[in-house]
Amino acid sequence: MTSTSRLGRGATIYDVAARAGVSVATVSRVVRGTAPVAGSTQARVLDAMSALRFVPNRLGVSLAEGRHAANGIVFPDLVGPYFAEVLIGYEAAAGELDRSVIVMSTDGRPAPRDRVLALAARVDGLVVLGRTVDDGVVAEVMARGVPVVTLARTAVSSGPEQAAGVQVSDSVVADNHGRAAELAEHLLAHGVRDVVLLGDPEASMDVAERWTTLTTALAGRATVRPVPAHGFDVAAGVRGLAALLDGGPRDADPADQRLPDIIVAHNDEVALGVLQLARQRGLHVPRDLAVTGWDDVMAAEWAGLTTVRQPMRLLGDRAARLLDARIRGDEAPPQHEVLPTRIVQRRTCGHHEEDR
Amino acid sequence: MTSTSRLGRGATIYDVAARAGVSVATVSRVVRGTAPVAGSTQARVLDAMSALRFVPNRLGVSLAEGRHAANGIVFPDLVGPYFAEVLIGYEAAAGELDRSVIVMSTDGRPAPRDRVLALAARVDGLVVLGRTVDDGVVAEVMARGVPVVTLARTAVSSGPEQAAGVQVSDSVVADNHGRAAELAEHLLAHGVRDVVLLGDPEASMDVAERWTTLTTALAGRATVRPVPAHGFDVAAGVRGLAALLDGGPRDADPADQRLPDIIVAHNDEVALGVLQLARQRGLHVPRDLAVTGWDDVMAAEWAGLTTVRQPMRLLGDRAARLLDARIRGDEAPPQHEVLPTRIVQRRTCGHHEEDR
DNA sequence: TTGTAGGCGTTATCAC
DNA sequence: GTGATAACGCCTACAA
Repeated sequence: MTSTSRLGRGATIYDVAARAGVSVATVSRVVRGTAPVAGSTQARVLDAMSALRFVPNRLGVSLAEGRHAANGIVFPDLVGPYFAEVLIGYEAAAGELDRSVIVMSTDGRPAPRDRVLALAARVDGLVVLGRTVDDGVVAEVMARGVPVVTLARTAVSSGPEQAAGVQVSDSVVADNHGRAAELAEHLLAHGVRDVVLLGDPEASMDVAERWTTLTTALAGRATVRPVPAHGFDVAAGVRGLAALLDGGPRDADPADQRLPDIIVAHNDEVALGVLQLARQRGLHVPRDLAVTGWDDVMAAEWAGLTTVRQPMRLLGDRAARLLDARIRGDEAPPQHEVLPTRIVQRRTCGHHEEDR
Repeated sequence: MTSTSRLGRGATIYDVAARAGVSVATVSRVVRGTAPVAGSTQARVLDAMSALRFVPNRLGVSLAEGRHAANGIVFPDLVGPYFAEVLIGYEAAAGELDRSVIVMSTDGRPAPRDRVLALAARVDGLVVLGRTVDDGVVAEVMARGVPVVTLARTAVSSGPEQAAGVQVSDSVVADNHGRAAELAEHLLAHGVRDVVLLGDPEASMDVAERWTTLTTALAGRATVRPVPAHGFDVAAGVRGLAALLDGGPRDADPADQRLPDIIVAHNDEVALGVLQLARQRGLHVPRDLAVTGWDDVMAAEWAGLTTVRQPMRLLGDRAARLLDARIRGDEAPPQHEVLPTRIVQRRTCGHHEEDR
């Protein structure tokens, strides 16, 4: 074990200055191109820089500049294509805007609050996805002067409405209402009369929005039963259908156990789990049971799953750009973007005339 | 537009000290618990801290501590489940070790070299995946004293073998050789005699290793034709099979156009592309054409694709821990870990006796 | 065109 | 127990 207190072993601006026989100010000037430098001096400095393999230490630069040149993004978890795609869009835009991206997941970690606050202390701005931490934490981050963009989550205020200096976060969400309403009509057209909503609206604003709209849209035209699913993976879907087929708690209302016409799952993975178990149990989809998901992950195509596609990369991209504007001092009123979504019709929602 | 030069609007340790009527040294002591402080003083300081919502600025802390408390990870691109899973494992381990994670993709960006070097200037260590940048850049990072772990990539030396003070990176890779050899035997057992390797060994050490082993293992027992595929997505697979079916360049050897017994694709997405086009062209898999992939992504199960599973999260986890050890001064000889993989047999590689 | 020096926020070593 | 104060690496008025 050695322990050096120096950051790395890299050369500092002083080393370069000494070697080139100039002052650190001059070195800084040629590095940043911030003021004219005589040709010959510049050459000497450049020589010294490459000889010493000098690269400015970001800590020094940031401290002096008063900015981290880094953004954070906090995920509830990182599992599944959804988050990966959002991250791709975010990282690409941030890179273009010359900012590093620090990712963090709160999934199953102790003290998410402290972690998020610590992250906020090392970035110029933060994107918060879904239900990662509660509003209080987000408000605290904002109160510290760190701009926040919420993604797939309702905007957050840094304090009570009426107080002065209250900030409201920007937000970027996918259109849940529009697609849920459209999906409701589509299902009704399929003759569906008994609908199970399998998901966890508590865990996700997206899901809550979809369930609300679906329930409203189907009201009076179909029975709607919300069935809780815990988790967003395939296993959660398997458990969900199993509970429905094998009965829930001992004293469950028998009506709750009958097989619905359709299971609307809160995402594709859960829907795939339903399909998996349905197949094992010999249920034919969509004849015996129709199924839909949400997200349009790659496996959905292979499973013939009807679902809703969200512009995942664009969500990340927009969040990065809104954040960048705030960091640069934009004081426009809070932006709330709703990105378009669309239904991808496949086989699991029922028979279509034009089926190939 | 406003422009504040201060980092955020947060209170500094001086503000807290002033308010509590103590010195910054004392505040630092209570924040870090690094030396005894009288109960009453401590209380005053804590009061001041919470009144001011004080959180130490990471930049100041890092500069003084001489460490960034952050690790970097550089991906060639972020597309697909493989990288997402690796990132999950990496972030989880890094979080546990109390380090932030800065992600970067070099995909299609200008000046990847500069970006990687800039990243290296803001982290304590770096994980480099696959073919993100060439060895020279990696060597340069190491020469700056920033430890590197290569992932899915051969270890890199910071300089010529014989030179003094040369560092060699640690590396973590999945077992390609073992599984490629096993796959070869499995395919031969299926009676395969004409094999196409569809992929881009230039673009990935993993692919190169697999192709080498497969070629060797099949030598004399089957014909092996490497066919170039550019890209790692479904579209690349479609293009690959199309080229094979419709003929390559005008003057191609007719032998190169005949349909092989099997297409071994360099990853699942490419294999899925092959399956997609095969289905469209009315080819039955595996009767007319067998197919295998690599990675075992979620869609592979639904497509019935035979493939090889890698412990993706573990790859990330191990890389994070090896890196942490180096950062903490571990001077053991370079570690080169090979993580186990396994074949997942499904329907596309041919008929199995025990098919359900 | 170039150099000097103070500041960015925190830690830790000395004295007291 | 506490308080000055010198780092840490860099930037940028202000002078020269």
